[in-house]
Amino acid sequence: MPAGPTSRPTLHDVAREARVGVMTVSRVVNGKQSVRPETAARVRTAIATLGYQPNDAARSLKGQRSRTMGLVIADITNPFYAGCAKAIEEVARAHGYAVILCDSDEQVEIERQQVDILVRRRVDGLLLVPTANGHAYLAEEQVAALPVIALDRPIPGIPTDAVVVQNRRGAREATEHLIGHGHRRIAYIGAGAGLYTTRERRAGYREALKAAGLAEISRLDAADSATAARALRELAALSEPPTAIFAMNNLITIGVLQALDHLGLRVPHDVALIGFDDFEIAALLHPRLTLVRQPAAELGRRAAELLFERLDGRSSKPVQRVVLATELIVRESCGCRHE
Amino acid sequence: MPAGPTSRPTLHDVAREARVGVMTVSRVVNGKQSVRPETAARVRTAIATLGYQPNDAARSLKGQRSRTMGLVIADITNPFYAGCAKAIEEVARAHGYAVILCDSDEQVEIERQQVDILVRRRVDGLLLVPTANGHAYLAEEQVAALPVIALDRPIPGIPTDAVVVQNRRGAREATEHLIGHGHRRIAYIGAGAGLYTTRERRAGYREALKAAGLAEISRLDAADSATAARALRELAALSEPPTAIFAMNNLITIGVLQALDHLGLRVPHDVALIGFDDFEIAALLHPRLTLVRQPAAELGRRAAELLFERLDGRSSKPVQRVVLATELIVRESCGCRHE
DNA sequence: TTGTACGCGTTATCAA
DNA sequence: TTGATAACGCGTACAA
Repeated sequence: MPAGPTSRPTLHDVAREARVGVMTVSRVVNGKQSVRPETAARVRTAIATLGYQPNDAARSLKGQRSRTMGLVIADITNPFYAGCAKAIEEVARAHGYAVILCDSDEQVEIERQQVDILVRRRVDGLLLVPTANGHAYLAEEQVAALPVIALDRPIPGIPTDAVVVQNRRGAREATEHLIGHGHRRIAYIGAGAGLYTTRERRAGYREALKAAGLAEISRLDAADSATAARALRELAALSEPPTAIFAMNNLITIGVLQALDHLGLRVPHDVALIGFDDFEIAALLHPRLTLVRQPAAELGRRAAELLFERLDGRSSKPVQRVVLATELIVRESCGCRHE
Repeated sequence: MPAGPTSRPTLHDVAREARVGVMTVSRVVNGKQSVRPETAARVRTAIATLGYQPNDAARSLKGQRSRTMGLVIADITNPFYAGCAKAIEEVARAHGYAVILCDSDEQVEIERQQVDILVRRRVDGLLLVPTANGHAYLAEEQVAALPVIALDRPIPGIPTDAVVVQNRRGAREATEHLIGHGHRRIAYIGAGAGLYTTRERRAGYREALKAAGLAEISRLDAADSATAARALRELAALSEPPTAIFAMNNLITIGVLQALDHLGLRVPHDVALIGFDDFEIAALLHPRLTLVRQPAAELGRRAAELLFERLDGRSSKPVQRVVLATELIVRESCGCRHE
């Protein structure tokens, strides 16, 4: 009776069973070099008999790659990041790689701890959704030797490959769409300048306003649905309340909807609304929500592929930034009649 | 200039730098055995100077644990599973463990491939949301004494620890609630008997009907929102259409809502609805959705803790099944007036 | 085509 | 308290 995972058959066991040398077994397992078919068959039988599985820890130790990548993500329960993660895992598996999942919960101390763990595991590369600040540790020499791809947001102060979406353009188009509906008082509800995505989206909103000669109405103190709801209530209480809202992400969109519901304000009749980041049920709400869609799977896929490019030796290229297009999904909450 | 992740400083490098033996460094790193404070300080300086990080692959090879667990999940983009994953990662990290994420996409061939990969990595244990069938291969791993905890569903034909929710009871309570509203024709929309959760939920639905002397109206051909929508349209076309719907999961709930919307049927006025599995925006829909909530984070947490119990040596215990309570979140779609 | 010997970075064992 | 040495399982380099 085996005592534990450690008591698995090794190359030697298989070799003894098949009455060959260990290298013959190794060659059969890896299929790189030629082995006499007859011998190979005997080896394969022995492998099946013993239930042999190669030990990747030993392979990795031998100086090979660990065939593992680290994924440090801000919040896996955010459907957007979950979509990224799924695509990443698929690409990784297709390359024979495993993905170690780390959820930083948007906290840089956790993120740092997780990167440490990943370095100790000798992951071949890192996919990182960086928190707002404190990434100096990434510049340290030992960590710096590790290929890092930033996901969704560039890493503040650290030049690495990055895959992001057109936050600014997406926000500008959404705002322009509201302007096209004749709105003159369009409010932005979101967080402050901490995050790249936040800054970019607000910048896009402002660009559109400026081009139309309109004044900015921003609430930058909304981080989740509850604070977004409060921000909306305060905006609604103004003497000249906004007639349209641009919500910075899906949490804020939800909070805004809740608050509008409580206030008895109807969308788009009383207030028009466009949010950033699509979610599955948005097409089911009344009214159907007009949203800026981000290509989550594509983002994950491209990031993983970029990492493999680096790993495959094309590492001398300068740092790349891949920018993926967003798409304005026009439904009803903007004031359009749809379908 | 380091050439890559392989050129990291080792224990020997630190030992040379600190002018001590490798074992002294090892002892300082692990802090288990006593080292003279003076020596320890010198070692720590050397570690900092060189930026040394232990190599977990080597540790794992030496027969220690790999401090890694595998998570094979059916679909990370399902918010329910994402909630599980987040909790699992937290518990794992608290124990110094890393989590390798595998998304089987509900396909047993992929699942099997992933388990293979995890075995090769010598993970210390496995958390698995098993697909419907074909788990004979796992019996082999059991022989090899790899601890496996089933998540959300037991593994067909393989006795392992499992953490599940009260599917049957949750479904029964939901159905009873609809009966309490006076409904006599209550339809079940879901998939067939492939999955444990499916079977249990339908069983609960049937228990409630039987106790009330009502006839079953089941559609077992709905696997996603599109097929659920079709099933609902067909039910609505009956001469005596159901007056209430129990939807087996959140995808089906969404499909049902879409179909009702298209048909111009209002909830709960024309048809009452209760779904299994809560989702964030359910409280925002019109009407607010009454749902059976599953404790996703708790499920993940308990599963991870169960695994650590096994790893900590309390492995002689018989197989456990942890059953967590569901909760009927009463809002409006059932016919109740809420708030 | 096949086998032998060594080293990867770490820890356990034993000796000093 | 410390250090030298032998594994752990595999792949590379060489020899047969």
